[in-house]
Amino acid sequence: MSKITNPDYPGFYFSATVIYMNIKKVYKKLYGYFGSQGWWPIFDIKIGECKYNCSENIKQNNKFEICIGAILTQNTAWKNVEKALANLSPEISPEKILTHKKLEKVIQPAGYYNQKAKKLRIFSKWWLQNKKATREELLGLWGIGPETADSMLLYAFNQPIFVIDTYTKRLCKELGVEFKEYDEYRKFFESQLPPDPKLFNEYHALIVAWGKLYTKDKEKVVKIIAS
DNA sequence: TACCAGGTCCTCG
DNA sequence: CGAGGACATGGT
Repeated sequence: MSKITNPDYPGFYFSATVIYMNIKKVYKKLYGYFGSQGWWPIFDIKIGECKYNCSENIKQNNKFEICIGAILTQNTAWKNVEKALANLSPEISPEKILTHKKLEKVIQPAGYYNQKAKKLRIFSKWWLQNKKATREELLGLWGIGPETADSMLLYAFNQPIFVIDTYTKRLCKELGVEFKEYDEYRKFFESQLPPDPKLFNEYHALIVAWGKLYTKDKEKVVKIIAS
């Protein structure tokens, strides 16, 4: 595929398709098809599963849980994360994680439970030190890579950081845009959108919705983003 | 039965 | 660096 430049976006290379279809239009198409996704889901003890469309207040009060969820969902279906969160509830706190006698056992449904238990302990210890949540700080912790760090920054700390995952790269590929580095993808989106956490929140969630459909019906997902 | 899921780390050349 | 493998459960 031939790559061409767009003077509006110096440093980026686009296929001919993307020139006529910027990333805001893609957002509108995804939103039009899937609608609001209501992220981040917060575990609700009353119903025993995660609830979407939570108020900003509830999300504010559950920042730690959001971060824990971001770790638990690494290469793992959210349904399995919910089981782990249910086992951790009703109290999901750094103190509980650090003193839990059977952490590996209760998070087992989320997979990679040995590694993830270690990640949760390291993150909890860091949390209790009351450090400022910056990208550099988070990336410095063992077990937190770029996507997990960015998920925390966006969904827990409300910062305008665009989250890149495998689905996002797949979407880009469909649009004819490919980069090598994670940060190149991130800047590609951030450079074309206003730095609005709510927009980034919805966009990433919509890309996940699109990505989930991709494996089931590739023909359909291509049509959704086509002009 | 294989393959995939809201990745990350480690090792080896 | 960069490719390749390990980590692990549950759904389709």
